[in-house]
Order: sequence, then structure tokens, then C-alpha cells
Amino acid sequence: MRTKVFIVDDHYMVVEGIRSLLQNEKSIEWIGHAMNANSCLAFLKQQLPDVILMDISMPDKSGIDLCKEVKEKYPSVFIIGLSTFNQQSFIQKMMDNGASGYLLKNATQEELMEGIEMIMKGKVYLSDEAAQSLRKNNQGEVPVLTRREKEVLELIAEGMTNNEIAEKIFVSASTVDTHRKNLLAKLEAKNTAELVKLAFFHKLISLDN
Amino acid sequence: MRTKVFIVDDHYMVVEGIRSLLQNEKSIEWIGHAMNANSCLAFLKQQLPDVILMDISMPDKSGIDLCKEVKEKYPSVFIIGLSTFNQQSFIQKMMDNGASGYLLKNATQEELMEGIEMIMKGKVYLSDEAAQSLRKNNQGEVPVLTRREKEVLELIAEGMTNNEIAEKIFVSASTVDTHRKNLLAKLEAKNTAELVKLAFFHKLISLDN
DNA sequence: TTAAATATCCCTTTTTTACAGGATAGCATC
DNA sequence: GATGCTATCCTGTAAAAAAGGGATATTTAA
Repeated sequence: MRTKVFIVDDHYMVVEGIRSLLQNEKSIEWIGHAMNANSCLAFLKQQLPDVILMDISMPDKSGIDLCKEVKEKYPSVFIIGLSTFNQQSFIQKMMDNGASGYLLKNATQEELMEGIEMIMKGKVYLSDEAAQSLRKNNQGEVPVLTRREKEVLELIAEGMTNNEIAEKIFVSASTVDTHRKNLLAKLEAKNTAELVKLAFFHKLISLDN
Repeated sequence: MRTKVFIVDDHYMVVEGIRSLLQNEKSIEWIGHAMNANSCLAFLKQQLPDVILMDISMPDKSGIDLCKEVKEKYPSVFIIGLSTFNQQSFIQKMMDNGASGYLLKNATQEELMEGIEMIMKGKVYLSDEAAQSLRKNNQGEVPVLTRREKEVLELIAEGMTNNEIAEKIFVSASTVDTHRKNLLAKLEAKNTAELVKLAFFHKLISLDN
């Protein structure tokens, strides 16, 4: 039985690269690729691969979310995260959402094959750099925020004061102040400036919205 | 005469992808690839390509710097920037440093060939998305900060107060306050929170330091 | 060399945050 | 039905930042 491999990546060159790396491997069957999350989900309704190589950044949905969704619907599929970044938080989130491994796009053919084989045995595979990154940044626990806290955090980063936020979300300024207090405590920030910086660090807010 | 193409990219899968896309093109001669800036420069001493496809992010040196260096030494070589990001500042900088075009890594084989052909005619080629990005983000003027202002901005983002910053950089709190005032004005921020957010937006500060 | 930009310092007033201490109500889970 | 989490609201004080004004050397560039 050959291992059925499917790729989700919006970068044509990367898809071609993986295809090229796998085409001479007799143990691998390339069953197709998708350029975005939706066409991936559509494909999986027709045919299930053994392994999905999944980019973390895609136009319609992040690989992190897609990973979760696929794992919920098809728990038997093994997922390997693919990324150019060696970014601890991404790796962590992919693993949290059920990924079995993580490969950087500068991986060699040997690493790619090693990763697929390991994962088919039910083990975890992390490319060297990714594993190092995980070990190093161990204290980087992402704080868990409530919906309201996230909302307030975003408005703070927009430059709004407590009073302005209070008006906007129809609560008293005291409530906003409490959320702010909790945000400072949860992110361990000394003040608003560090709060916003740490929010970026933990990817709790982003530039596009 | 076939067009001699050389690739500089530290992502193995991307190199393989481009090789795969170009291998059946009779007008193209693949003369090699480099995984970092230094081996690229070493290769160019031996043999000169017509076109270099160059990644913007590499381990030892950014493509933006490498582009400049190559163009200074070998002005006749055409350079096409390659990136996964659709980031206006990168595109602009590559063009400023002598690149003839810019391609995103999700370009198709047709776009890749079109780009190479256009550039060999001495024209400029921007992939659709890249060109759009250049047009769209036109009003995104990055404010010019002085050395001192940058220094203060970073310390603000670290969560330090005016007094703490004053002690750290050996000036009075009034001075720090003035710098802060100027930062708010230059970045057009309403308060510290928005200041830090906009600092990220304009890439005036980053997470790693 | 003159003008412009930079870096430094000071004052006042108002607004906003930070921190400390609460309280209450709803909701889910166990 | 107790426990824990979330969201809401309150009082009060102290610290910090925002906004307004202005001043003076030094460096840079035209």
C-alpha cells in the first residue's frame, strides 16, 4: 500500500517543488493538491489521503484553523504543517490542533520522506529547526483571553480610551477598566504600551482588520 | 540563445518547484541555484546568468541587500524578486535596488515565463498582486524618525515609563516627553496604544530584540 | 553661512491609566 | 448545589500620559 499524500498550499512553486521531490518515490502516491482551505475540504469529501502537507498561511483560512477542522472531521488523517517561518507560536498551534509534525520549506527530500514515514508510524516529526525552536521558547505560553477581553484589546490598540470603548460596546467605563486590568495581568504587561506589544507577540491582534 | 536562469532561495521546495516549472521550457537554460547569498556571489564569479530569481528572505543576507550588491558588480544581469509576501515595502526596496521585476511564489508557470520574457526585453514585470499592492498602499508613507526617537519608541514598547526611559538614556523626563510628543505627531497616533500598533504597522519596531 | 532639523530642557492643566479593594449576577459543569 | 469562570459595576488614590505652551544649544544640509 502506497502512502496517499495530499498538499494544501497556495504557492504554486512550493506545490510543484513537493511534487517534484515526491514523484520518484515509489512508496508515495500523489493524490492531488489544493490552493486554499475550501477546495481542500471539498476534495476530502471525495477522497481521503493518508497524509496532508499543509501550509500555515493561506488566502481564505489559516492552516491552523484548517488543521483543526480537518482533524475533527477526519481524525485518521495525519497532518504535517509546512511553513517558511520558524515561528514557535505557529508550530505550537498546529500541534495543539492535531498536527502530527512540522516541516520547514527548506527541508530536503530526505527530511520530507523521513517526516512522512515517521508520521505514518504514528509518531511525531519536527524538522530540526522547528524542534529547536519549540525547546527554546518554552515559556512562551499564550494567555487565554475571553471574547470580551479580545474585543477590548483590539479597541485599545486602535487608540481608544476606556470611555470611548465603554460607549462603543455599551458598558460602563468601569467594566472596560476591569477588562483592561485583567488583560494587563494575563499578558503580564506593565502598561498599555507593553500590552499592545505583547498582543502582537502572542498574535492576539494583527494588522489587517 | 537560451536564457540562462539562476535561482537564489534557501527553500529547497521552492527551488525544486521552479526547476520543475522550467525544465520543459526550451528557451530556458537552468544554470544552477544557491541556497544563500554568499554561495550566490561565489557562483557569479564563475558564470553569469541572464536572469536571477531571488528570494527576499535568506539566512545570511536579505535579498534586498544581495540585489544591490549583484547589480553593482554585474549591471547586465536582470533580477526578479521572489516572495511569499505581498508586502509593499519589500517590493519597493527590491525595485529601488535595481530589480527588474517581482513575482510571488504562487505564480503559475505562465506568469513565470511571461515575467522572464518581459524582463529579457528590458521591461519591468510585476505579478498582478504585487502591482496591485504597489498601487493600493500608496498613502502608506512611513514616517521618518530620528535615532533618538527610534530608541525611545522601542523603550516605550518595552513598557517603560518616561521616568524610566529618562534614567536609562541619561536625559531628563522632559526630553523623553518631548520625544514622545513628536512620535505621537509623526505617526499620527492618538495615544501610546495606537503608537505601538502603528510602530508595528510601519515596521519601526519588531519582536526580535 | 544661514536655515532647518535635532536634541535637550522646563512649566501647567486635564485626561487617562494603574492599582487596590471590593460586589453581584449569569451560566455551565460537575 | 457548589464551584469556577465570565461579565458587569462601583469607590478611591496615585501615577502617568496627553496637550498646550515655550526655550536653547548643536548638528546637518542647502
